[in-house]
Amino acid sequence: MKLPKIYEPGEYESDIYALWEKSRVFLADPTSKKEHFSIAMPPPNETGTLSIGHALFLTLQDIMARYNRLHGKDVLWLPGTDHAALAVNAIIEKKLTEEGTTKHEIGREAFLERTREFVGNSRETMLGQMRAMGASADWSRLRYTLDDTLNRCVNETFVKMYADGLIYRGSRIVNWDPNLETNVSDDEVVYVEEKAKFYTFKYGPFEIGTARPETKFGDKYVVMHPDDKRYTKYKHGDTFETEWINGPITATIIKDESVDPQFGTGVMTITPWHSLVDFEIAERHGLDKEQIIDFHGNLLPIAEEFAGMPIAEARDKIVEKLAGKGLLVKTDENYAHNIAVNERGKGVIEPQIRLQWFIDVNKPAVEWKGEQRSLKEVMQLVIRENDIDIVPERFEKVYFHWIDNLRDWCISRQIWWGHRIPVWYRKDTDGREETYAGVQPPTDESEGWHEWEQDPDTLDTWFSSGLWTWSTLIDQDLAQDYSLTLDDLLRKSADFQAYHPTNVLETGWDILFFWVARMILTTTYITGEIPFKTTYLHGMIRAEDGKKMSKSRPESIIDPLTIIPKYGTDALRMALIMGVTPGNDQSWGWGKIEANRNFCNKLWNIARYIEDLIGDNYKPSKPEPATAADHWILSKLQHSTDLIGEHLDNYRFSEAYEVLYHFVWDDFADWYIEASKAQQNLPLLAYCLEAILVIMHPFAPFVTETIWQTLAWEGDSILAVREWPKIHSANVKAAKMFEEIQAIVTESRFITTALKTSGATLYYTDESVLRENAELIKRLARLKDVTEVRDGNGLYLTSTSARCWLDIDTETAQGYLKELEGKQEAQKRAVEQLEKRLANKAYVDNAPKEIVEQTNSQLEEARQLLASIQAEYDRFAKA
RNA sequence: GGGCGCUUAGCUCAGUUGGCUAGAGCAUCUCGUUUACACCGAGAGGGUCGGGGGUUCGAGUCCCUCAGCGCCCACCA
Repeated sequence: MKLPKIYEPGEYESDIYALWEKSRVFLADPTSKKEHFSIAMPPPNETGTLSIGHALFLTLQDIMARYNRLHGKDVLWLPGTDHAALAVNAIIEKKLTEEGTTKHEIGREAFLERTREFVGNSRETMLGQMRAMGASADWSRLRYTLDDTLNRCVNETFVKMYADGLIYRGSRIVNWDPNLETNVSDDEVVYVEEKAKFYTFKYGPFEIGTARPETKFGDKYVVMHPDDKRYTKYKHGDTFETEWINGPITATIIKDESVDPQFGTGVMTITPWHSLVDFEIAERHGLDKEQIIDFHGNLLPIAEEFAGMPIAEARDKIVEKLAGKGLLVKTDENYAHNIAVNERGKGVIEPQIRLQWFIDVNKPAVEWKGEQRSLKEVMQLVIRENDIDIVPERFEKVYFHWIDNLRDWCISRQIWWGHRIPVWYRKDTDGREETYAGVQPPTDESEGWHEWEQDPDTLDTWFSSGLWTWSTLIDQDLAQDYSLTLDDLLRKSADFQAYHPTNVLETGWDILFFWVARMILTTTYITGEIPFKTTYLHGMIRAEDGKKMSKSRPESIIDPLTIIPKYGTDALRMALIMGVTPGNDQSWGWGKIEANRNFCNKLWNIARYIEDLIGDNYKPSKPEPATAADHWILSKLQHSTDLIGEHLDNYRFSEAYEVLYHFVWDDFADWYIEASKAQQNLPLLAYCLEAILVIMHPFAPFVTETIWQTLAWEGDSILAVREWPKIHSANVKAAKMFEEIQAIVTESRFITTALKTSGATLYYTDESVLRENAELIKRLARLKDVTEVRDGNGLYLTSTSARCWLDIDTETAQGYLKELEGKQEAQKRAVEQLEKRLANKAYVDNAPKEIVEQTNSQLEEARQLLASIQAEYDRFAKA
């Protein structure tokens, strides 16, 4: 079959993917005797379409999956999608608003129905896109964070933690988002700097500052540092009467060390219901807490005339009122402070006290390596003791810093989309309440009790994502059998036994806390195992100008789906890993994608050339290296193959790619194929091509498989499951000889280009390198002839020890004098440098022997070279 | 306030434990229709590795310090 001149990826990619799926080569087999290798794919949020960031993680994980598959391992790359509770919920609510309705109007069931429809559509789109990226995932094992098995795992985990006292319910201050009407975890809060007015009010004998006068109605505690000299006359617990917003109040003095005497007047009033810091002060001293703002962001009846008003409206009016009473001291118009917003939907966070579910991270109720530990301790231990490696290592510090400051994790959310908390309540006729936490709903009905009602809240989406590595490996049929315990399920699930712990978790550093840490937390607790041995963190992809891609600048967003049809998936994949290191962000560059489209086309034409020579129905045979070039390319191929493997084993994707690129393009195409036009070895050309297709396959699966299928040397075999090549060793001396040839060719090209001459003849005397390779050198260097003479004249080649001359007349050669002079200068410097180094006794004494020896031989070579350059220069200078 | 990262060619970035004359892609310049490929080939130019100091026989690489940029965490009423 003939290959066309230009590789058009769009014509092959979907057929090739279909072929892989049909051939079932991505399916894992837990009963296989082969070594297992597993990766749990980070499930993308079902919010629409894949982004360039998804393309990056799919590429990195696919490289690992394919590379290990080519090494004969049984690979499981388990794909999935995430219900993304808060993100999806926000999208649906926005749509409802646009339609002029609300979730309350349509009700919980209708809301969930809508949401299911939306995520169903998103999922289908996204799965298609993941295939388009070439992801070699096992689609038969596709999982979803909201499917039945996962729901059971969520409930099992919750109930076990509840029984162990690790989950508790309590009234705590939480980050309340009045827009989405839910609380969010500390990690989901982002801070936005804003200019605001900062007011100073008279408060009894004190002056207090605030940017939020609307919270001040209930303020009846005035707090200062116990050591603040200005206020020694006031004692803790003293009270005083003062005029305040809605009339006279009694205030109490509280001394607390959390107050910064340097800030403002060093005195503040507190609003424990709406501030974490104030809440903690109130807790320490047993003070009253009162709610001022309701859950929709409006003032409560305590505000009297302001009751029912939204914050923004009330603020100015309250200030006006206080000013009218003469209590406003001053207003700073340019006060810069950070306001907390929900990163999903950007609602302004209003701290509120609410009854919520929490995970206790400090209770030593977890058995780990035979000791009782807290969740926090286990999370620290697995990294400290290297059970899990983080790549790059520096993120270990970031991780520890986060863990050290970890507070109890609030896991309940007031949104409807998600895993519902598996807790039920009922009351008896006297109003007593009973609580039941269970994997399944309670069934008993007792006399005198009302019916059980399930907690209306859902769980933080990361609670279920945290179970990802092991819950996805549980047998789905077994999971329906509630007579089995969770331990039974794990023990009886073949996938769990074969693939857990997983080998690598590959994800972005931005979800190190959200996800990586949470997986460690729940997995160690439930399974007693780590979730993965290594976690590789990639960086973010920024726009071409180095700034974040942002919806507010649509032109900054690079959409993989517009790139693939134009440049091909392989080009996109290689562009995404080229020159990129773990944990570092990269800027998008069109140059990279073009370079890699060209690279794919280069490979295509290499294959085309070889196929033209070989014809159809070629059967690979054992290659016999004959020429210097043959030995050289074999040794290069061997070296490159080893190096690529070594880099990939160590997660150095970019370096592996670079070795591949230069081997294929520079060594194989530019040198070996060109050389083969003079001295042809068809079996070896074919052998190299086959090896190249395999080692390039993890990076560029489509073009390599397309070529392999077109060549069809091995019938209908699939490249994706071939064996990583073990290259025959080559004769080192012969390979070295080719390097000598390269030196002669390169210098000849340099001289003829510099002198703008063509058709020169190369003379040599009694040199086997030249005699045996005359035709080759003639061709590569574009010479008229290469002939043996008794004594040559013309331009003597200086970069080789072989004695040869370019037949260039003296007049033309004069033009080369300047070049020679420069060469001579440079070479002199090189010699001097080496001499200096060897004259240094300390160097000779202290440096390793090999290094010194190496320097010696370098010096010898450099001197020889200098001598011949000098001789040549002198000869010309005289002429 | 605490921490992390970056600063290497015009641009975007590599450079594993310190050791050949510091590399790549893109861009630039010159030449080129030769049995694949102009999405190509041959050749060239371009860097005091952010500044300063130190350790070492030897520093882009290790240590200190300063400067600029980016990010994370905490958050002050």
